[in-house]
Amino acid sequence: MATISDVAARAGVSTATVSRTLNGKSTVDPELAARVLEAAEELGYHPNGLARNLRRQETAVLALIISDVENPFFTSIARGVEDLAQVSGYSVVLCNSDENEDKERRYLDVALQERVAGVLLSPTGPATNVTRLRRLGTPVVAVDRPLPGTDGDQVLVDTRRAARQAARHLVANGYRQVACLTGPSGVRTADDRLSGYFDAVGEENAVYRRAEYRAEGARRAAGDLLDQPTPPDALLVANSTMAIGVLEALAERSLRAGRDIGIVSFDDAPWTTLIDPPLTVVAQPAYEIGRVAAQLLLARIADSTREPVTTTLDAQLIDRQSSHR
Amino acid sequence: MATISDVAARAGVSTATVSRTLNGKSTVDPELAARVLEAAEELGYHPNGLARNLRRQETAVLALIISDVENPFFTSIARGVEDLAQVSGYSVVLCNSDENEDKERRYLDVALQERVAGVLLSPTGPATNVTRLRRLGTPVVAVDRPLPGTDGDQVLVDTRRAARQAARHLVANGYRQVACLTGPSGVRTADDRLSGYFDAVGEENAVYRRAEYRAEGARRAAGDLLDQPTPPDALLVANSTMAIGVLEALAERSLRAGRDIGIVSFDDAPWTTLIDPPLTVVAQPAYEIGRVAAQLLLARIADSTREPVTTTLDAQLIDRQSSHR
DNA sequence: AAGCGGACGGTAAACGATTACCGGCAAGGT
DNA sequence: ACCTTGCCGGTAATCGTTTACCGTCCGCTT
Repeated sequence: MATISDVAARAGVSTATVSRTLNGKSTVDPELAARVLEAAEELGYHPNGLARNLRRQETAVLALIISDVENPFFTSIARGVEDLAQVSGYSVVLCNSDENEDKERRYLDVALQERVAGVLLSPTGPATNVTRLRRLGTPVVAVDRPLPGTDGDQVLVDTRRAARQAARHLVANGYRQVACLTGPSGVRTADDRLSGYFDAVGEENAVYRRAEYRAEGARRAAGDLLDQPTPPDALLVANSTMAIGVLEALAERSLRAGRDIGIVSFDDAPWTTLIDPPLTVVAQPAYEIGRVAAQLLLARIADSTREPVTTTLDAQLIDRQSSHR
Repeated sequence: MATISDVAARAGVSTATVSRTLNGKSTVDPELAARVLEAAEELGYHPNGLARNLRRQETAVLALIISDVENPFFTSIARGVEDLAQVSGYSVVLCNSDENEDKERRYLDVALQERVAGVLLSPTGPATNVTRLRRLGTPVVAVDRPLPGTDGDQVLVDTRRAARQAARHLVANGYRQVACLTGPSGVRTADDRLSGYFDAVGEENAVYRRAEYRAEGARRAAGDLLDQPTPPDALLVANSTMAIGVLEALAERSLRAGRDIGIVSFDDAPWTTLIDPPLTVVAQPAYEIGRVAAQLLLARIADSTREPVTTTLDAQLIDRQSSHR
């Protein structure tokens, strides 16, 4: 592979001139510049980003570490981040922590070692540790879930309020026993949604199960709930991948959403209007979360001294049929 | 941030000894090693990956460039790649080309400049160009779609055969006028699926539309087809995001899948069993594609002289209700 | 004509690791 | 006792850039 000195030699100039020509920082004689460009072209020269970054002490790459690439909520965030980063000349690499602390730590290490310009992180749990990154000066912004014990930038959703509202909606529609299906303990969104549910029904009346934020676990947990002697007549489900499991559990028991059992789920996945009855959901502004988070990150990269900002966005209940008898 | 010389100074040894201790290539005096480890610990030392990679001329990072993060087919591939790469100590960064040549080129440039160890690519179209990457010696394996005009490693699905089989399935089930909804011209999978459809119905009887591999375009295209004076009575749909649009178009017209219009779609998305009637699909082994592709890539990284391999996997028709009257 | 300033391009020093090479020392063989 | 061998650890080169610094040259002013 051609290096900058090869280009310099071929063009009969110094490496400094090549660098200056290619980066356009300083003006160079048009004639020399032309020779450089031609030489670079002929040799198929492409700067070595490693060397460049090493020297410049920076990379135009943002890392986005999410906990589930198969969850449309997170991929929407990814789109938002990407669209915004793109226009500022940053590339985004997506890392899938799979809701797994080890994987998450590994990707944080990669981010650290590769000296990315910034990290957007949806922490898997309370053990998530970004102090090493912080110490190096790499900005980190928390997305969707707060970062335990730090006061950095973050973009969150008022998910507790949304859960409360959703549970009340079910109660208002005449369901007597609203149960809740939420994610693992320690995952902040899961805990918050459960709290919101408690707010609405009162902790003493609460019936709930926890499961992985996945279809399979939710299917079993919902089944367990439905097979109780006095099963709930409505379910608040904490995300759309879980909702898939819940709907499977209903189908297995020939129960119909709405009439037999009221359902509200978080996350407005693309398929929610296709099922019968259409699913009432709490739509989170995922794309917007991504955009705002990227904005915050870029702002902090530009000025590391600014005050940390917490942006809380609102979720919106979209009332369809699965929450009506 | 602490560098290797800081550690060396603190431990009272040379940088070479620090490096040797930390990388374990060569044996060092246990006493020195202990001092090094302690110093590294105290300083919170983390090697600078940029410098390391620059020197070693390699990175333990694979790039996976896909055309749509919001398509479950691609995210399943991503999981497959990741699970395999993980055990060999590689990290995977996901890049979303968004079915857009410019973005794709940009990410290929990033991969080139960052000197990733290898690239997995699902080419957006015939213009995709990886010669620069190849010239540098970076292995590239094509995923899902072949790379125009090269003979590298690739992992494909016999999608033409699958489309043919799916179209014949509809015909066999008594549908008279099977139409096809496929992706943009130039996208190999879209073209192949159309060819398979031609194989089944004969080119002279073919009725088809092309649209973006997205819900919205598919909704319009399906609407257009359904509003013809003599509309088709069955539809072969080229992927699951398009299927969403198609099902929306049906709902708008109060048409019922199966009875009113037979539907078979590519890709077994998680929600396909939840709708009524459940969707007959052509299931592609996405996770497996990812695993195999990662295997091929790692094998080539280890030995660049091996013969290029093309692996073709089979898709499977899963017969549910949407293809029966 | 001398002095001065500005523009431009080359030299070489970083960036932070890995590693080839070499010198010193200890142990073992003759 | 001397030579050989081998192990270890330090010195310094190296990876491919960017950029501080400096010298040169040209043109303008007085």
